[in-house]
This record gives sequence, C-alpha cells and structure tokens, in this order.
Amino acid sequence: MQNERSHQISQRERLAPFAARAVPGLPSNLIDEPADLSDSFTPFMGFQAMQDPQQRMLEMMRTVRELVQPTSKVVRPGDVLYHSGLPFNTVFLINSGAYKLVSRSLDGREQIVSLKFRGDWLGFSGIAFGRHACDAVAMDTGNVSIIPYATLLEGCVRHPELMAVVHEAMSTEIRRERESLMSVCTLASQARVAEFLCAWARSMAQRGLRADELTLRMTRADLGNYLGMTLETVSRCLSRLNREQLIRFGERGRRQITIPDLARLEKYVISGSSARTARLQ
Amino acid sequence: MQNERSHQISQRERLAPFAARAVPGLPSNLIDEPADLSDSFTPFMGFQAMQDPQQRMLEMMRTVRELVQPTSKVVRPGDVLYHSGLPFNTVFLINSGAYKLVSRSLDGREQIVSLKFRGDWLGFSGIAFGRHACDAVAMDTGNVSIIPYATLLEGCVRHPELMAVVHEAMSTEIRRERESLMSVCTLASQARVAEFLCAWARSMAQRGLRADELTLRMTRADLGNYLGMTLETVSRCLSRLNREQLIRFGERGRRQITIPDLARLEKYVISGSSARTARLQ
DNA sequence: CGCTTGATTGAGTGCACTCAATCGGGGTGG
DNA sequence: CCACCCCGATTGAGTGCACTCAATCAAGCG
Repeated sequence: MQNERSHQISQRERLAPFAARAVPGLPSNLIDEPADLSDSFTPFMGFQAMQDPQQRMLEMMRTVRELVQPTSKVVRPGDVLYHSGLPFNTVFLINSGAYKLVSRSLDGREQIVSLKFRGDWLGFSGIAFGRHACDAVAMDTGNVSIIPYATLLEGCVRHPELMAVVHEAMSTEIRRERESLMSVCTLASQARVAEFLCAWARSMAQRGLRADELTLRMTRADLGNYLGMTLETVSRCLSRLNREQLIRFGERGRRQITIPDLARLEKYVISGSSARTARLQ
Repeated sequence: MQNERSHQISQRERLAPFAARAVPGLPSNLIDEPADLSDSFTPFMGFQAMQDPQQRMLEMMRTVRELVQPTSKVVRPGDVLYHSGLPFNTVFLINSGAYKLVSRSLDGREQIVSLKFRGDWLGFSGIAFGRHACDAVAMDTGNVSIIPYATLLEGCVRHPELMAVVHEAMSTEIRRERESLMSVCTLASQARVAEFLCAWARSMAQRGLRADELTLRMTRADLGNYLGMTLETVSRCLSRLNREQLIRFGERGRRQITIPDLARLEKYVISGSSARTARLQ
C-alpha cells in the first residue's frame, strides 16, 4: 500500500521510459524542437528504442497479454468482427490472419480503408462516437484477442506502459491511413499497384513472415477498391508487372505473387511516381 | 490520502462515464455486440453523450486547459509548428486558425494529408516513432496550446478523463483520414470538390463559425494536391459549380466562397458519386 | 455437366491531365 | 502615379490514361 504521493511518483517513474522527454522549460519558439539543440543528437530512448520492429511488436503483444489478459477467438474468412454503426464496446488485437476495414458512406459508396495483420488493432475508430465507423471483415482464418474497451481503459490507468502502447498503436494507424492517401493521390495506377505490393511485402517482413511470396487474400475488385481504381486496371497492371519480370504469378492461382527482387520493384515505384497531382509551392 | 485499493476504486469511478460499458461476461460470439441485445437500445452514455458537437468541443478544450494548463502561442501564416523527421516532443491543441499537414515521401512526392482547425490536435502522428511524420503549417493567423507529450502522458495517468479525451481525439483523426481516402477513391473530381466544400462548411458549423461563407486559405495548387487532382481541374470544377449556382465567389477574391444552399450541394455530391472504383462483392 | 464467380484481355470512349496563353491583383521601384 | 513584375487563377486545345462495356477463359462446385 502506498500513499497518494508515492503512488504518483511510482507512476511517473514507470512512465519515464515511454515519455518522449521531460521538457525542462517552455519552448522558446513555436517549432517543436528541443531548447537545447544538442539534445537533437541524443537518440530517442522511449518505447521506440532501437529494437527491430518485430521485437517491438512481440513485446507490445506480450505487454497487452500480461496486463489485460484478454480472451481470444478464432475467426474464419468472411467473419465480421464488428459492423459499422453498431455500438462500440470492444477492440481487438490481431494475433494472426488478414482483415479488411470497409467504410460505407451515407449514399452507399463503400471503400476498403485499411488492411490489418498480426500486431495491428481493430476498432479504434469506434472510440470517437461510441459507434463503429466501419466493418471489420476477416479475409482469412485467424485469431484475435478480444479486449473490452472498458477493460483497456482501466488497464491504461493502472499501467501507463499499456497506455503508451495504445497511443503508439493509434498513432501508427494515423500514419498508415495517410500513407494510403499519399499513394492514391500521387501515384499513377501502375506505380500504385507496385507500391501496394511493396508495402505488403515490407509488412510481412516486419512481422517475420515470408516477404517474397505474397498470398493476396482479396479479389481484384477488393484490390481495385482499396487502391482507387477498377478491377480491370488492377488486372492489367499486374499483368504488365508480370510481363516486365517485376513480379511472378504463383502456381496456385494468380492471387499468389512472387517478388523476385523487392529493391527493383521499389525503384520502379519511384521512377513511376510522375507528379499526378498539383505540386505544392 | 487513500490506500491503493480505494485509489483504484476512485479511478474506476472517475473513469466510468467515459467507458463504453462494463462488459459483464465474455462475448458469446465474435461480433462486438452486447450479449444482452436489449442493451443495444440503451443510448450510449459515455463522454460522447447527447450534447451538441460544439459543446463537446468546448468541454474538451476546457478539460485540457484545466488538467494540463498549457502555454499557448500565436502563429502567423506560413509558420511551421514542426517538421517531418524531427524529434517528437510536443503536441498542440488548436485554439484558432487553419493548418495543413504535409507528408513527404522518400522520393520527394509531397501530399497535404489533413487540414486542421479549432479543437483539433496536431502532432499525434509523431508518437509512433518518436519523430514527426509530417510538417504542420499554419495557413492563417491563429493560436495553439503547446502541450509537451510527457506532460500529457502524466496528465492522462492522473486524470482518466483526460486520457479519454485524447483517445477520442486520436480516434476522430483516424476516422477523418479515412473519409479523405473514401472521397478521393470513390468520387469524380467534380463531386470531390463539392464534397470538400460541404465538409469544410460542416466543419465550420460544428465549431460555431460561419458555414455559408468559406474563406479557403489555400491556393488552387494546395487544394488540388489535397484532393488528388491538378490545380487546373480544381479551378474548372469551382467555375462549373459557380456556373451551376451551387456556389458563388465572394467579392474579395475567388478564395472566398459562398454556399447559398448547403443541402443542395450535398445532394449534388450524392448524385455525382458515380462508382469510380470497383464495387465490392 | 452447367452454373457461378473471378480474372483476363480487347475495343472504344471520356475524363482529367499537360501544355500554353491570358487575366487580374498586389507589391515594388523608377 | 504608373509601369512592371510576379504569382495565382482561369480558360482553351489537345492528348493519354484509366474507365466502360463486352467477350473469353479458368476454376470450383453442386
């Protein structure tokens, strides 16, 4: 048992490694920049320390398992974890499988806004209005941890390291949505498909899975929707990439794609990044 | 002074109104749905209670002011709050003004990924890797609260209601990025421009500002970049909307836009939402 | 076997892009 | 004060990329 004060201090200490850095005074100018510039050279030693991404993901998942002790459940392709518009109560942490998030507009347009894999969270977008903002659909057999949001909140209060983990996950999600937007807005369709494959490969590598042999769990229609083009265009682009030896189709269907040389494919994206939209300045 | 147990209980109590709802048992099926279906009809009574959005925003800002007591600063058009790639230490809460977030890819493409106004936060995307993911640029004179992230974290630990506020803000940000993606992917350019204006108007209304007379603080190039089209196309679309009486240009330059009938403009968006991309299913 | 669903490929079209000229406003300096 | 320039916005002409429509093919399944 601790009194209030020592309790606070202990929390502060537990928080310390996750905080960016205690800011000594008020920033002298507006830009978010250390007052003492020499600080800039100090490597940032927060939770985002220099472990490799896979290690960090594993540690994150261990943290959640220990502090929340969630139940988990197996899902099968097509299963829906939550529906847009329904009350939000639960978030999920993906242990395995691939999932798509589908947003629907009032007038019936639907859009795959995100793809999620092991280590990603599902449901954060529901926090804002107490209702889910999209459907979460499993594209493959998988397993998710079920975490009631109330439980998560309590855990965050008691375990600041859990809060840091959650913040980081949401921050990552924001970043990734923006990358999608950037891809759709600035790349021609051919380069966009190529970049999509690169991103998927990198994503797999980061999770310790095979990155040179992708098994897309989606139809061309899904792909096209996600990438902002028609299914025919997706098909044509993939065929062209195949013709140009940048990818190869697998034996078991044309949803299986081999990337012989990821670096070359990434170069291709850059070279094909013709300024499709207005240049700034 | 309280002992640990009562401290926990008090936190739980303080947290209660912000939690979705204590889930009594484990969900019987995977879908995020109350075990007792009658619950579905209980209005969600969390922080997202039935106040109007503007009231909620004001309350949120008051909460932050009280619990964090941030300093604030005036910014002028063109000021940069933080640069992509630089160490992340600080988040900002916007008191006034308009801001753009600019992402840059490795190969030099740049993309306006978000526009922010009063009540929005800036900097969350930097949490993930300890470095900012984009530039934040003021488009107008304004005022922001400066909140060191370490301070915010501490505040969240001590005041769960602050944590709830922060979660909600990040969740909202995720939602909005997705709306952008949906807009770019599913709308033809003409409808996209119209929807952009609708969104801006709704945004202003929600903040208690004039919604029928917009003053865009951006060039056509900025607009085009944000909307995923060229500046010429933006110009043509605006001219057409003007010709069709859906908008009117102001006396003081063509960045000032009057919307005589927002409902009609919104109808126009829907009618123009030709399925540009692959339909799902 | 026929049916269905998904993928590919072709032909033709149109929307949005590129290039280019013009216009207008605000600031500056002669 | 006016001429000039610069920047942003508009508009036109022409082109090409990605869309639409349509036919074909392949695989899975009752």
